[in-house]
Amino acid sequence: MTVQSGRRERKKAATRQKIADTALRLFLERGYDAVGIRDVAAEADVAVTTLFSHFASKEALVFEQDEDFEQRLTRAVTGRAPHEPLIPALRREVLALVRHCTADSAAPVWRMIDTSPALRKYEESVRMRHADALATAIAADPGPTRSETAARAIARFVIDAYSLAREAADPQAALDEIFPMIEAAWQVTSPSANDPGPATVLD
Amino acid sequence: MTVQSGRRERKKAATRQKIADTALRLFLERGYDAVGIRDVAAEADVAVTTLFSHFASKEALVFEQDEDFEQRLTRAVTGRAPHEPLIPALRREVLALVRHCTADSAAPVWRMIDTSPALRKYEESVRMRHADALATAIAADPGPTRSETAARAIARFVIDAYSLAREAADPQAALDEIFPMIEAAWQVTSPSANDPGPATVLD
DNA sequence: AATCTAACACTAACAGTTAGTGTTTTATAA
DNA sequence: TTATAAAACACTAACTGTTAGTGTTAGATT
Repeated sequence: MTVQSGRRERKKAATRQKIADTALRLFLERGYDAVGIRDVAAEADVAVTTLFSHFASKEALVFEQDEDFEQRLTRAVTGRAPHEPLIPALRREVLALVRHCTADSAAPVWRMIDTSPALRKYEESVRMRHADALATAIAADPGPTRSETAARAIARFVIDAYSLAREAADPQAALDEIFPMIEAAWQVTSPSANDPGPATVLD
Repeated sequence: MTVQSGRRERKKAATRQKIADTALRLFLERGYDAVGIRDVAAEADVAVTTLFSHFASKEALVFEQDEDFEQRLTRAVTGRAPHEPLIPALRREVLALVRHCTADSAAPVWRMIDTSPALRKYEESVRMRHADALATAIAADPGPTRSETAARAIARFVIDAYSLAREAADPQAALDEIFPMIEAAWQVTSPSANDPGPATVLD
């Protein structure tokens, strides 16, 4: 099994992209519920089974790039500058992600998501996956070690911040309010939390 | 339209309960995925459409009492003793709820939920509803007023605590770790948070 | 050139869910 | 009591997302 020489992979990626593009276009034109899987498959000129070999579900057609999202989050932790504090790094990345979602170009898609119960539900499960991945990254972070429970809790809080900010009228203001809360929660898990001296802000 | 004199309501509740009991029994006997809606309806001796007039979905059959859950949470806020601090009251209730879920009698049901993707996903959306209800209760709480954003964030954190504790090997220990984090996050939203003096613990 | 594999296609079906329609039961008004 | 309205229930038939089973084709490997 050597490396694939490309054409096959390119064709596969092209088919996948064509399906995703077609789906999104139809969903935005006629509404998510009004478009059936068979419509998407026909318009993309593939069989229904082919569609499902590229996407696990109808909802997954809309969240095509959620792996990017997850990678950006975990890399904000694992790839940050040495000794850079964790929470501010996450804050920066979450802000960037929220800006990305609330940009004008993405607005119609998110309006569609917010008005479809099926899509909202699906997004919640996607967020859970992201929270788990983030928790793993945080737990593996060097420096003063916190418990796994603390890591998982902070990861959820960060995902909550993203979710609340995305829905807020003023995302930046929401983050400005929530992230100090997260910072305080994080400080309290510090190994030196029992130290009566001034709180350390080193991470 | 006067008050219903009972018989009709009792019959309706009985039908609903019979459906729920039958469903849970079959699910536990044969596995959630192996039991179809038509099986449940037949065994409960009702029509499929009747089943769906009592429950919105197959998953809802399993989360029959989720409104109780929501009420207990919101009442832990709205019905607590005057001047009782918010977070400890929530901690007590969450601990009771987690104990309830992890009790031996409920264990098989939760094992079923944890192993079925469809049920896990559904539970996530139920938790979101609970978080929203809790946020409303917190926002309406008298005393030092916090912003709506802060209320929503704390509500999510509390639901996260419940969820993480329920899955943890030692639920009590998990709550002992997470609730101080929530308390710290809550303190930071206090109107006197900018006060350089000692932190108030009054609510 | 021979061959192996992965992507794709097609049919048919299954499972959850709903629309449409009609029947029975219950509560209340006359 | 009887008449009437409303709610619960039943039945059929369909729609929609999803999958199993089975080939077929195009690309990669030898």
